[in-house]
Amino acid sequence: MPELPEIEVVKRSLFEKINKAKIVNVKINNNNLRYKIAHSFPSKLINKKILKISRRSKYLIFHFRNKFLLAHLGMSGKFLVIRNKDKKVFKTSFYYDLNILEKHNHIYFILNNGLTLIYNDIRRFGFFKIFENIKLENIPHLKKLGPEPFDKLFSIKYIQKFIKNKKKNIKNLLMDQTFVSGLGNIYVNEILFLSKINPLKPCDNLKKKNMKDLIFYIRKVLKNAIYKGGSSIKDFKNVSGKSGNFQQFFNVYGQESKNCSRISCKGKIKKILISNRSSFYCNICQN
DNA sequence: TTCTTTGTTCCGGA
DNA sequence: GTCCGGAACAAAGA
Repeated sequence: MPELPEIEVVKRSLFEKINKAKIVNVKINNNNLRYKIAHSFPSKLINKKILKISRRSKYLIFHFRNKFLLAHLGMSGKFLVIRNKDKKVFKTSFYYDLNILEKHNHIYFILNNGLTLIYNDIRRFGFFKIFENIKLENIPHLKKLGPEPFDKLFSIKYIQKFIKNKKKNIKNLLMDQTFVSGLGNIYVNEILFLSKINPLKPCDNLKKKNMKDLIFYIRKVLKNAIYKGGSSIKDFKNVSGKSGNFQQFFNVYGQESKNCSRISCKGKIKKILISNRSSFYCNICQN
């Protein structure tokens, strides 16, 4: 769920609350995330000041002197910021309403500004990794990523070159983080709808017009989602615990058997599986 | 009980 | 060696 816009919203939210704060303690409740959290994890962060928080694709990067903390939210990771003194906050209806359970709080970062950053993750597909004495661009996870969608490098020429000798369908191409980074299943469905491209279309069949549309709508959809405060499905929250509301604006995702939202189109939204992921498209305007 | 779900990585087959 | 797609990872709601 957390795709590029959600991570961007989280980044901005975290920046406001905890940038320049110093970590005074790290408490690990459950080290069994996607990658096991090493015993040395807290000691590497305690007494370190957060100099900057940035995003690359779906990754968040906390910058410290001589080191980076790389964070990925997986499918269901969330950051929450609470006041240090609010110990019983998870027993309040406020948090029940948000569907956040204290038992899924895996890491607490206690800060020197009176706030605590909590990492909560139901499915534990998220991960944290510390990289020391390395350039940001040499972090392996980031190195293999394709261009950011908003980057000038993501161009028609780039697409033409990338898809040479490729056979995969356009849906899987857009999901491929080495092609363009930051898209996930939800936005890819929306982007293909707006571009009027069938998700199963082989990518070596793309016309120049298709590529132009894709670049345009990728940027438009992502920008719009960031503007709306992070879309996403039911369990996305920004760090204030406020739910994004972009989900109301989906044209195809989760809209199976509804009428196509294009006024001039008499099509219906179909659902199929592509590489075991749900894919939604209009049977007429995405023929 | 079974199926589905947002992402990434690993592995086998072509 | 490259490309591609399925499986696995975990938990919860329908």
